[in-house]
Amino acid sequence: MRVASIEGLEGLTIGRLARDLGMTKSGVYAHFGSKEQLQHETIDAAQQVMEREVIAPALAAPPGIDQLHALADAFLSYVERLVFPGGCFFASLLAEMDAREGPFRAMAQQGAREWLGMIHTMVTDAQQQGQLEPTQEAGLIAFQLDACLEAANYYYVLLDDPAVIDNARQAIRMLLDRRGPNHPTATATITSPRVRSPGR
Amino acid sequence: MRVASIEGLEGLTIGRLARDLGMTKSGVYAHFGSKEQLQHETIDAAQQVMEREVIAPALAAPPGIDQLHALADAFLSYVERLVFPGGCFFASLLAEMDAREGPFRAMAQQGAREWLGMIHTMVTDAQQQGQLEPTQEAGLIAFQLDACLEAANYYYVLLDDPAVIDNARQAIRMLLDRRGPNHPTATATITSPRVRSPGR
DNA sequence: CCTACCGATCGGTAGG
DNA sequence: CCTACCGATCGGTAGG
Repeated sequence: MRVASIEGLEGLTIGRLARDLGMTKSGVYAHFGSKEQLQHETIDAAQQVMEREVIAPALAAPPGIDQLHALADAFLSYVERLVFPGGCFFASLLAEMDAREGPFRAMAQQGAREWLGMIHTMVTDAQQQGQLEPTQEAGLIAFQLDACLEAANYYYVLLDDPAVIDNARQAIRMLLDRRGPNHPTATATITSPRVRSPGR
Repeated sequence: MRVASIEGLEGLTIGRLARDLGMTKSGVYAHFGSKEQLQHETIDAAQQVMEREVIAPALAAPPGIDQLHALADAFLSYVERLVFPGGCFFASLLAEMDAREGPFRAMAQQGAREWLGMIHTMVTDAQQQGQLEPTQEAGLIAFQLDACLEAANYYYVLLDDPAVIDNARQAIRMLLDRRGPNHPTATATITSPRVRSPGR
């Protein structure tokens, strides 16, 4: 996972892995049976990491605006802590595979659709609870939120500058501050047990 | 350029280029002297394409909000027309090189800083002309604009879905509609010779 | 721009 | 998990 997040999934070779592990190529090979299987299992393992580091913390928050904040916080923390040394594994996979053909492009497509779909659901939840502007299309809000997260990931890794993460945090706070009638900071509310500090 | 935008700059091999061109490896090699030189010249050529397709059309518009709209339109058109079959060459380069070491990472860093700096300048121009909310930090607005453009590029290529471009267009229109006192659609204005249609 | 070659590395196989 | 190997491809060189 670490090698692939830096060098790309194609740069993850059996020989390199063997050298890093102090094994022979054949020894590593025997565990996977093919390079494609190695790549496949690497993606599966990375998915588990991302679910543990990003998805689970988000779903631990109550549905609605809190969940969106929790998702953004968890993702940006996961990027900032360099859980993968090349930044978000799936952002790297997306960029590597977006214009190629084959099974990994299809997996990247499915991952992207699930990710965007999850954000979309959280946005509609927040809108239905009156915590987020209901007049705006949920897909557009989801696009904007995700765009900030993706940009933060790529530029943080490239520039090694924490200000990038701050920019994303601020931009997302602004997006989520376009509040509906029941926003936690707009009125004291019963539906949202946890009230966050208002920020800017 | 086309190969590198799809397979990555590292996937641009002399042998593959020779095959595509019907030449021998040595024949291609003689033109560049090293793989690194081939990669370097490929980046230079791609920079010229991007300046012709994106930068020049933006700078042709008058400084201020029009220039920001022109930049976003030119970039999204350049992505949508697949000027490079793998999407924006420098977005691909950034994602490939962001976590590696070496000269290409440094080039990607410089390219990113110049790109963000250009958008930043356009934002402050628009703010000084009263066309854009002056209370917001220009760097934050530039980050949001760029985030929409980058996300549009990656997801358009991955998902092959024109709705992605529409989302970016709408999101950018919203960002640029946070107008100052002199916004073209807010008041008839003398400073901006070209008045755009208001859109949504 | 070519032929002819180099050592290194690639994914993969045979056989243990 | 190993030794010993395969054909293909890598960047690069010698010499023309």
